[in-house]
Amino acid sequence: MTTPTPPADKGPADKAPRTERGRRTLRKLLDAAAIEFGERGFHEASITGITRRAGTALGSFYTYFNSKDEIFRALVDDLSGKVREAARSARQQDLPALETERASLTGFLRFASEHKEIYRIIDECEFVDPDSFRLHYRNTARRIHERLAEGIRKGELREDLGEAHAWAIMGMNVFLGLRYAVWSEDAGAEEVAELANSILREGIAKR
Amino acid sequence: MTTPTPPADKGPADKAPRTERGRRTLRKLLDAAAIEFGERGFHEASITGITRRAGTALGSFYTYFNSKDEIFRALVDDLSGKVREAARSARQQDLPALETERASLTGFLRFASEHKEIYRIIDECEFVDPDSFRLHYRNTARRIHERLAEGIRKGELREDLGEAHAWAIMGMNVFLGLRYAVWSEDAGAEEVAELANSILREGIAKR
Amino acid sequence: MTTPTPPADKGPADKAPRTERGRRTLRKLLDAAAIEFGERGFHEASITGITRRAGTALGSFYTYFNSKDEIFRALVDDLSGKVREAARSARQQDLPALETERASLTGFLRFASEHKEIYRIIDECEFVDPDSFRLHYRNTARRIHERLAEGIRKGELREDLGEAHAWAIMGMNVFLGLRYAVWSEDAGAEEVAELANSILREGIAKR
Amino acid sequence: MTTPTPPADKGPADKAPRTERGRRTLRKLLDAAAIEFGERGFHEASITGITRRAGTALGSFYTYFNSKDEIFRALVDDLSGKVREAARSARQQDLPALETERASLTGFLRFASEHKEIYRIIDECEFVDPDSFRLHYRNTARRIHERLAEGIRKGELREDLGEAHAWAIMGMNVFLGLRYAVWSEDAGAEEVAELANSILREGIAKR
DNA sequence: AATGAATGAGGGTTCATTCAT
DNA sequence: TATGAATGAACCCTCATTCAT
Repeated sequence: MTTPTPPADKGPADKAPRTERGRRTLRKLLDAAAIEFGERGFHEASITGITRRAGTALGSFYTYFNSKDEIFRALVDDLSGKVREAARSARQQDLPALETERASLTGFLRFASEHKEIYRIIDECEFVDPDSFRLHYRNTARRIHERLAEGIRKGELREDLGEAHAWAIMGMNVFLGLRYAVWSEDAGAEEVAELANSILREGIAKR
Repeated sequence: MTTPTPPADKGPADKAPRTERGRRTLRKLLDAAAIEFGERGFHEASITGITRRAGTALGSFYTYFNSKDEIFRALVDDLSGKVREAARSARQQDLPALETERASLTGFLRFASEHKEIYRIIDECEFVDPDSFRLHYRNTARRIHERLAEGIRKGELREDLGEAHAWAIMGMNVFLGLRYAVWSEDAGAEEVAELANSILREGIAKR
Repeated sequence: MTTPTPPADKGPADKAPRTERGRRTLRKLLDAAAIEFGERGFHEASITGITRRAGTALGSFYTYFNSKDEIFRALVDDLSGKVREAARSARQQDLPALETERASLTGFLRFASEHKEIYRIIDECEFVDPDSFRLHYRNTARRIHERLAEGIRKGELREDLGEAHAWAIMGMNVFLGLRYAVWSEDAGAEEVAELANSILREGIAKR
Repeated sequence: MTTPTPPADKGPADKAPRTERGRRTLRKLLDAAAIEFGERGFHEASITGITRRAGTALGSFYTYFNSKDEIFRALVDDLSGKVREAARSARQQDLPALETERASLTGFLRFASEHKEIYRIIDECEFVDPDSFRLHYRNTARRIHERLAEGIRKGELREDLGEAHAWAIMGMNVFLGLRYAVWSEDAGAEEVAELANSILREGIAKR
């Protein structure tokens, strides 16, 4: 997660850096791009803005990326992977199914608090590279779905849960993250996660 | 909802049409803009594209709108209102709280199936006019929150439900709409709504 | 020959001017382009240079042409037609075959004297649009070939003349034009044409 | 003709290679440049393309040449000399004047068949280094002119032949080479040369 | 009101050349 | 000598907006 994501190795020009200095420059560009795209959005962002933030010359950008689109896609990949990692590393082995969901959401909320740009970047992906956009959410839903299936196998969850329930849970998580991690200063990750977890445990009806 | 939404009356120039002919041109422009923005997104869309679809001259656009942003905002207003209407008109008076939620979601899913462009337009709003974007979701969450409060008052819902639960429900609804109304051909609005409703009724744990 | 050559009417955007003012601007751009390309060559020429010479705004260029390539091709077409016209209009009906060649060359040399840019533009065409380049010379050779065939039919020329002889004659004409019409100030079109004609009449051997 | 053509020794930096290894690199660069310029033309060609073909690092280029122009000029020099050599070596001592011309053309056609890039490179020279371009053709015409003068001295050619006749002959040769050596696969050098020679012997009129 | 030509700021991209290692 | 990263000027093209008719 800390190694720079290089552009795809295939293609006419291999832009992978060959020296340590090159690796540093590539990393500076990716970090600067995350800020630039996050603050201004894809279309308002400019290569000039990226290189200015990175402290490199304009031309250096094209030493490592072939186009504005390419670095954007690289960034989405990067972030998509980081989100997955954040949720995964917050979980522990052999937790009950519902606790696994709670831990995943907590991890995600914490990550979103520290990477508020992620929403803007992934959302704008819908317009820049729709395939990556769909892929990101399909993969996220798939992972939730797999966890639900595991919970069913262990006899902890309703047996009729399917892909759609995974999408519903993902939607809850994403919007809670938007509202309480990105649009709010105070994190309160645990409280928000508990609240969502209570819905999953018992619904919203009075008992 | 079928009368053309005129631009705000304030500002340097009042652009409200004064003749019947003018009203027709304004309506043509708004309809064309919905298609253009829906298909290409805000930044890829062009004024030329709008006027070409509307069958008017480029210059005529500025007879009715002061800028590309302005017509976009007018459109978001229009659609935001239509979404609210779609959910509201699907409900009936004096339904139990959980049935009210089910009906709202069904109405929303049906609307989204027929207006697939709505996601693109409202999502892109985040980049074009963030205030409208936040306003749209805050208002939607507020309406859900009000319904939850009513359910609590009637003794049907858990008493600890608050704004955050409203956001969680909205997230579920939005993502189910994206996945099953916009990205799928078959509607199945009732089935999807029932599935979401079952989570609200009893959660996902095995009983 | 005096009406502006509009870009091809087909294609996504029809750029033909619809008003008289537009027609004047298109003509100004074509004339300016002939000078700019003639003086600087295709690659050194800039759209900015063309519009500056034409006295229009940069953007106006793209009102009438889709690209630098397109106006270049339009210009080559224009010039190719003008060359043909210059040679044709210098001839008269029912001249003996050799006199027809002499008159064609005279007309060509006079034209080249007044349009010295033509060599640079057509030569550079080899690199910008090779197809047009070949077409220009193939067509020119074909016309010479047809005249030779006519001379044979009239019993005035050797019966073994073919396409290759047409290319040889074209080569003579082109290089004499380069040397004595473009690289020299004094025209002397008749003298040069007579000298070339003497080769065609009797060869270069002593009799 | 096989020793690398070093850049002019004058100038700020003397770039002549000092080691055997350096000499090999210089030769690789020149050969690569001939291919790159021939295939892509001067402006489309890139230093990167040259060094990639040569298998050297980009920076090594500037160890041997000061600029893109310089290597291009070196190449034109090289090719101009090769053309001269090809025509000269095809001739023999004490041939009749007309046979000398025939042999020169045959040699040139054969050379052009094997070095089709020569036309592109020399033609583009008009735009890159007009002086070299003019020099090349002036020198070629001068050599033909000298041969004509020798033919006159020997009493074999018309006494009024001058520089212009040399240009006419050069034009024939160049265009026949373009059409039948570069644009055709089959050489047929002798046939083409005979056909041109027949024009020089007797013209094109019927006898 | 309608038309469509005119305007020009702005940004992505290329690539010859320089430089540090 | 060789390497390849760094530099930045230059240029094509887009398109929202203005303007003259």
